[in-house]
Amino acid sequence: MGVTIHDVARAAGVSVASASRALSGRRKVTPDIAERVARAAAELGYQPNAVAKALRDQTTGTIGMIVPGIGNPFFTTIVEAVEHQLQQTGRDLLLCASQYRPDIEARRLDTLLARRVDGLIISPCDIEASVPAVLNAARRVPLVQVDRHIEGGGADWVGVDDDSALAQAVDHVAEGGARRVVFVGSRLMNSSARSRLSGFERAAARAGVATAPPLLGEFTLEWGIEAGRLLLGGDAMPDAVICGNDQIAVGLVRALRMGGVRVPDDVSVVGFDDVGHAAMCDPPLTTVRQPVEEMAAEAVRLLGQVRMGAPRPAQRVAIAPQLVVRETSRPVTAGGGKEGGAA
Amino acid sequence: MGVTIHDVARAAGVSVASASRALSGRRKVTPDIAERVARAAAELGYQPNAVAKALRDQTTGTIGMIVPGIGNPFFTTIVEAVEHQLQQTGRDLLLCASQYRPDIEARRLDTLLARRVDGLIISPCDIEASVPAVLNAARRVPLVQVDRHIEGGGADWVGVDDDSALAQAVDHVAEGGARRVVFVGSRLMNSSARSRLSGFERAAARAGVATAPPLLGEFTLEWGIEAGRLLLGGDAMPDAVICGNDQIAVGLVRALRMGGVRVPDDVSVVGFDDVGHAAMCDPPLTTVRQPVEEMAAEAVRLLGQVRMGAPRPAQRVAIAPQLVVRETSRPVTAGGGKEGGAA
DNA sequence: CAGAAATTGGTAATCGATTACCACACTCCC
DNA sequence: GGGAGTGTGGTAATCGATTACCAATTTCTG
Repeated sequence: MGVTIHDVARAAGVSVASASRALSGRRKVTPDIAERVARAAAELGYQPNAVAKALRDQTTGTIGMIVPGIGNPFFTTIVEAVEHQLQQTGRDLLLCASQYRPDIEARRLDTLLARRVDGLIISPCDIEASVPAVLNAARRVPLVQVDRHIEGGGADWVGVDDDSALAQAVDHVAEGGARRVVFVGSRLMNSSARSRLSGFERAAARAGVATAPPLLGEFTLEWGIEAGRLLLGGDAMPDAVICGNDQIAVGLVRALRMGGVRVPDDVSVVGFDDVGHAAMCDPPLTTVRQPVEEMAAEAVRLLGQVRMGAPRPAQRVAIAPQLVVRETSRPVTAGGGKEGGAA
Repeated sequence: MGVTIHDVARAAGVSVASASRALSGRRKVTPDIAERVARAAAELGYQPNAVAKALRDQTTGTIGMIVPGIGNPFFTTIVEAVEHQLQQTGRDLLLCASQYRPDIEARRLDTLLARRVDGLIISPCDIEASVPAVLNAARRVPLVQVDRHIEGGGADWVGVDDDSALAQAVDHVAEGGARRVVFVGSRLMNSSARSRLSGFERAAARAGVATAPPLLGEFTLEWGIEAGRLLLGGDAMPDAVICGNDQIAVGLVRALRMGGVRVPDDVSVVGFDDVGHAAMCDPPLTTVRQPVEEMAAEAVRLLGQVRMGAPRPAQRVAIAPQLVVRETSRPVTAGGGKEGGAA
């Protein structure tokens, strides 16, 4: 292990400068030298040392990414999309999972900074506890938040327009005849949980549908099942349930059905994210699609715009999502046993 | 950006050697110097440059990992487990996805080698096409294959004992009364597809159950659904179906049920992997659990054992899995409408 | 108290690739 | 033929942290 450019230069009978120039093509060399260097490199199996190059160039060609967990299909989709975007410009991804813990997240940020990544893409796990570490990192290197973000808007962010998303979801079930709608989401420790709930409340008020207190747990299938049981045990079943993500929705549908409630005939259910699974679960899920590929492209683009040392207001890019109507919500035209039309 | 150890040394009024020694503690310095250096480093917000350290030490503290795709929950589980293991020794993971394409896989291997990772963990996407790139990489750096592997056994491997796994699955359905069992897996382009099918055939022969030609497609939910339709359209429904992974099994169960076939009353279905989802799908899935955490630990351990330049026979570690009986297979005791007991 | 031994600080080399700068050779034109 | 201009090769500095080696000082011993 360890063929260096010196070895190549010696084998080709030229100086390291010529070898480097021949290989990179950044300055002209005589055809004779070019060929001897190329042959020597091939014969020795020379592979440039990216570590040395990074030290000299003060740029590593790597972007660090931190997400709460790669067990969550939404985050794996985002990670794939970002990786795909970076490949286009020949950069690599150094991926970390914070496991939903701010302390681990802070440690990972530190090691990524020590490794001198050229930029950071992060979905901070906690809207409050993640603030100092994220702000500190943003001072040292271009940083873009995706999906989740910290409070206060101190760093760039790309995500979905939750207000638009929830408005579409609420209007859709209202048009299907729902008069009483409940929101099932996550406890308010991250920005998505908060903005989706407030988006729901605004949309419900505007659409004139009645709401019940929201059910807040976690972004998991288990919580969806649990929430379904709570609904079954309550006194009045709502006409529709809007969920904070698809996993909750899938669990909820399963629990309701097992409790004898028909979906969508008795209750409409709408998810959020449109993870790959959503289209293929038992009744295909009506849900709000996150434009993941666009979000990733926008995040990478923003990363390239940041110039350290040039103060610039934090950018916030909210991309409008699209409702995907499948089979867990009642169609708009049919009254379906209740009076049709919305307020 | 860019406080170096020179800055710290100057601020503390000592030489860079003393600063380095004070910070690393690898040689004693007088308490006075130790304290001045510590204070200077803290005040300047000094963070050692891992790139420079890597160049000097000839070790990066990073392990590269390549899996076919992180959309597959089994691979994300493995990735998480490996990351967890590496954290214990303070190393980081450079993660890549080959997207099931040998050409992309080879490119990723190259860039990881250029970045001078200290080791590689890979699940090669193709049993044949991946051979040259994997073997070449194994010559330059410690390399361990996980789950999938290339043919010929030229590199270390850690995985599950497919023979034992399939024997447990076949014996289980046979004891539930199945006489005719069919295998639904993936086309034979990777090692898992091959060894699971051959494990199935050996187990079926030994248990004395009849088989039909296997149905081979992909390791996806979609193929599971498709295979279920094929089974519904065929002339004789088997008593049991053993699947190559959980996604196939989930799709299959759904298709069979939609076709009016009861699971497990009419047909037992067994999955493979025990991904998180398996326990929570509609009828919780009977499946073979891959000991992911042990596999990851073993892979990391093997990585540490390899000494480059010291030829050593390739290691192969097959860990025995465990059958997890849930509700898609008929219980052993009940005959369930057919004659009980196995051959 | 002289001399050996131990401790600790500093200077400079090292890792590998890139490139500023210099030097040399060659061409062109008056 | 000599001076300007152009093209190309080589030497050595650079990036930042570590450490071999040397030098200086202190401590210990007989």
